[in-house]
Amino acid sequence: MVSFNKRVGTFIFEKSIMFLSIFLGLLYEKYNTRMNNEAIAAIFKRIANLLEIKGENRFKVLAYRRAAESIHSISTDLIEFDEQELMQFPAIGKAIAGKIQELNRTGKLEFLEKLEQEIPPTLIDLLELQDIGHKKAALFWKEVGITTIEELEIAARAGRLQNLPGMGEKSEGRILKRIEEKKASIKRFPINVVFEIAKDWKTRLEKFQGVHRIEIAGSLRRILPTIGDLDLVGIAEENESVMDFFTSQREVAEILSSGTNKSSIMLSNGVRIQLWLQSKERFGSLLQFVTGSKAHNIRLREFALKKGLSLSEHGFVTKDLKEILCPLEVDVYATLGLAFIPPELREDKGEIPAAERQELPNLIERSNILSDLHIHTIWSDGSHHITEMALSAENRGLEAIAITDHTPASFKQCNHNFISLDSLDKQKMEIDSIQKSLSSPLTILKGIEVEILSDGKLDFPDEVLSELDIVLASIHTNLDDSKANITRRLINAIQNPHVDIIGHPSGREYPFEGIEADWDEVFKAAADCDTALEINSNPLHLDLNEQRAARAVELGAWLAINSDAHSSKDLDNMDFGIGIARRAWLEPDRFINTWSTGELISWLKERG
DNA sequence: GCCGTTTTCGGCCCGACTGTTTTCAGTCG
Repeated sequence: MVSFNKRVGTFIFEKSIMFLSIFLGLLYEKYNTRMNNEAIAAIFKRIANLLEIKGENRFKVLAYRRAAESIHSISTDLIEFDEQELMQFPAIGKAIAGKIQELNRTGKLEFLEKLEQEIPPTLIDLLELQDIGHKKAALFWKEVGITTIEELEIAARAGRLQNLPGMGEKSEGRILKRIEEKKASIKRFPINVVFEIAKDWKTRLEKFQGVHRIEIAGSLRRILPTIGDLDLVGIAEENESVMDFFTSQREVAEILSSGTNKSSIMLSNGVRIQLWLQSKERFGSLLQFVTGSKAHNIRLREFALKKGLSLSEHGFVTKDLKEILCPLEVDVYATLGLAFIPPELREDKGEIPAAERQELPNLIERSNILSDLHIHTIWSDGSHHITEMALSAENRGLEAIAITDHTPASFKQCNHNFISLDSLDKQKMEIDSIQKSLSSPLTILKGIEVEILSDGKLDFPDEVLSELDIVLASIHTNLDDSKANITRRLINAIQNPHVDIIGHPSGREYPFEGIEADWDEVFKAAADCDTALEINSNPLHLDLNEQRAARAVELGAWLAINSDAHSSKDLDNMDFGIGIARRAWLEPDRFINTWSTGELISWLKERG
């Protein structure tokens, strides 16, 4: 009997493996018919890491890294371009263009395959540990034969690392600590999580005696969708006491470093905070430096060198060693003859040459936004009544809002509450009554967030949609549909004359990065049909992302930035969406919710 | 390997902090 059970068990195991293989094969076919830009960028990043461990010329490493970053920010599929066209993109020269073409042609790269035979690719994982760079990784591999994090842990526990050159007991202990942290930690956090922590620490530090100023810098100031570290910069009378206060707060799990100018802590929830202090007359340089990005700072310093100036977080130094101090951030750019570059643009994507030509875009701002066209209430899964949402919108200076609750189909997969077809008339009556009772000129539009079904049809019939002021159509269900089907579903919705906006088009919900579609086709259809596409400001969505938003506008589509608020506080999420639009270099004129209510309503009516 | 207001070769950002050293290399931002 035991033997029979064992045989049955083995049989089931073997069959499971067989089906798993078939499944993985199908997955591969479904998603890997050709290389997307993200995959190509990852390959060049991988090459950079391997070359660095190998000890290759650091500028060659930098070239691959810059190419990876450049490719990451390109929204059009690279497969569309020939070698000459590829070389027009920044950081892509003849060699890398050739490699991109080989990847597109064969799905493989001989150069990488050879490199991976020389250097164990699992060494790259070691670089993800804080405090381990390429030199240490190479040392552990060459001297101890370590190729994985697991082997590193075993060696550290056995004390086999502390006698290596440059290593000691402390470094060995630190490595074990970093391995433990990696096992437990989430590396990046959604922007809103870090934003709340930042506000709290800013207030706390500003109240401390002798602190004159604390500002949020780093990737949070540049409005990246996810944040690794929180950077704070400040001015204080006496740095040491502030740093002591900073590193001795009760949530501090570990002091990563502590100095008079810079300290770094890890909170018990895994968030790392760095505090930088500087004198008042040098504060502008520090704020500029800590805001980053790294790539922007390197470019800016190279630009400064060409003008005979060495730039650091302390200010400028001329060739004859005279200092130029910058109390304000704007002074840094002005000294170089540049227009002030808003933080969201500082990614080394051409912002420095544009600032030199005084041709930076006139970026969209909060004050341009007059309406919020995606709001939920207790009629579906929101937590506040229509009245509460209307009053909160009024307090924020909005001129119009759209109430857009979920339809039943989204409930099936997402467990949302929903508004039924029968309830829709009751909701309309409630809106009419609230509208009459409002003392301000706020307009409440009757809307819906209608689900785009698997076959591309909508969850409510056309005659129902035609009687609403505004219709937002979104995908929440069957997100694992094929790329071709997703594209078809989105375009079907776009072409429906009653649909005004496509909500969070890619279905991104952190950490899920969203569905694949033929975005150029989707954007062209949206432009043809005058259907707007949303930049959803919910910090877990932030969808469209910056690359796609920029591409959609390039292809002529209208956009709308909406909060997707499920509570009155969520209306403030709008700032995150505006940040994404600014990161995409977008100006107010392509956003339908910068229009006056009158203009908006006539646009909606014209569309039917 | 890329790039050009020093343009087809020679240069490619700069400083704080740590842990190891005994003046500095490695890592990070």
